[in-house]
Amino acid sequence: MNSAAPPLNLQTYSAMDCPVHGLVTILSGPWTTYILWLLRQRGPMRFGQLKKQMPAISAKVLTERLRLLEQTGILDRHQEATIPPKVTYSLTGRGQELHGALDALDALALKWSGRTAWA
Amino acid sequence: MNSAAPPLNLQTYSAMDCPVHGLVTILSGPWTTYILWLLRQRGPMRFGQLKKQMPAISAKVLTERLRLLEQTGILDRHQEATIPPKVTYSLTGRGQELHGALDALDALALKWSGRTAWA
DNA sequence: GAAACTGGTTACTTTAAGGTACCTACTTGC
DNA sequence: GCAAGTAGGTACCTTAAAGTAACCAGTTTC
Repeated sequence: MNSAAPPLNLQTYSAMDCPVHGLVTILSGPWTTYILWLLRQRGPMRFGQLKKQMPAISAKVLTERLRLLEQTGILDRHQEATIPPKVTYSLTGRGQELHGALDALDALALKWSGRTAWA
Repeated sequence: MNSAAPPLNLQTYSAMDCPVHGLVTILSGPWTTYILWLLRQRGPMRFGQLKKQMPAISAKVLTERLRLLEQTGILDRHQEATIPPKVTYSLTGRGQELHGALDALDALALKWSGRTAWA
């Protein structure tokens, strides 16, 4: 993070001089932290399983979120060579690392909201 | 963070069941981490000073970001009873706490981007 | 031959967010 | 009397993001 003004749109996050902004921007996409939470709680999940947990999201947006997380190395996408296709998403090592930092934010969020820690 | 699906728009972050999502969503607004970084580096700043550091942002959006950060208790807004008005923004205790967690994300972002830590 | 399955893709429409230009308040200086 | 100062507010326009509906591939089942 330096004094250069950060770029404004999501597509340039990888080129910007402020890596934390890029990472935060990735994480803030609607549903992203929820996807990460689900995969942490339940382990690897298929596209359809994720979709069922989030009926209010369109398949198009879910695909975009998953692709972004895959491209940034936070999720792993594994497709079996079957018809119909069978794709499983799981957290990478980076995804696991990320949870340490997210837990810190989560702890602050919970502390500030006056809630007890979630089980 | 529980299994309930998080709401989608920024305005409901305070009501959602996933506090970390709300916090991350707040932080991801364009320029937000930059504002926080500026205030941390330089101490309290006036609206016009902030604006000068970010010529590409409109006064309208800067105002919205600052208001949001004030409403969530991350920034303090102090207005002197003068004409013309003189408003100074500064980090609250929460804002200071937040930087611990942001530093963890920053460290991950830098590690992943293969960059040396910023001075 | 049609339906179902899965994980998408795509063109078009709708909605949300941001930008722009103008405006506000009151005091001071000229 | 007008301009300047500061920190905004607001209506309207533009742009970006999301939603929708139809579609795709190939195999299996009936």
